[in-house]
Amino acid sequence: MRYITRVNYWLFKSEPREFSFDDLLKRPGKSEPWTGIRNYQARNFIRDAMQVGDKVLFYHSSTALPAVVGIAEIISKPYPDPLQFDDKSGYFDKGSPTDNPRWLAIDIKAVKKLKKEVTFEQLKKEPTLQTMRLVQRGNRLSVLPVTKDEFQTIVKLAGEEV
DNA sequence: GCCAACGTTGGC
DNA sequence: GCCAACGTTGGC
Repeated sequence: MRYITRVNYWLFKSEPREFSFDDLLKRPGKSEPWTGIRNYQARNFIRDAMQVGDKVLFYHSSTALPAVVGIAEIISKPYPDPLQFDDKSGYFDKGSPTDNPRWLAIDIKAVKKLKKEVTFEQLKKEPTLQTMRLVQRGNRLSVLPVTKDEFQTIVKLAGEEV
């Protein structure tokens, strides 16, 4: 049987005061369940496209200098986000049926911290990144698809080997 | 803290 | 199913 893998590329936003890339590096196995996604478009990306081995740009938002700061990788298949059933969680969703959960999570693992952060400002200035969803108007999704070219451009801007 | 963008909610 | 009100996101 032939085994075809197609790596996808993503950008995950996180507010560093809540959870930073350094926090991820400190986790056992440098991994963390990515829970709390409560947007249907983002949920659909997880459900329909994310797979083990996909690469993730880890982005710090709502901070003095928003920037891509690290690379991570998806290490699990999608699974029901447990927080939707936890009535003590801020992510509790009483409307989510247990037999057909509304919200999904995946696990990510840190691959490496970038030598240099790539700031939002840099991304906006980079001609080849003008079509990137992140730099376009009014984008509020916390999980975004990125093309392979965009991913590699950003890695280069960070002073890393591609 | 401001405010534009935009998703969600709920009355009708 | 329309649409105003409301809430959230996130750069600035």
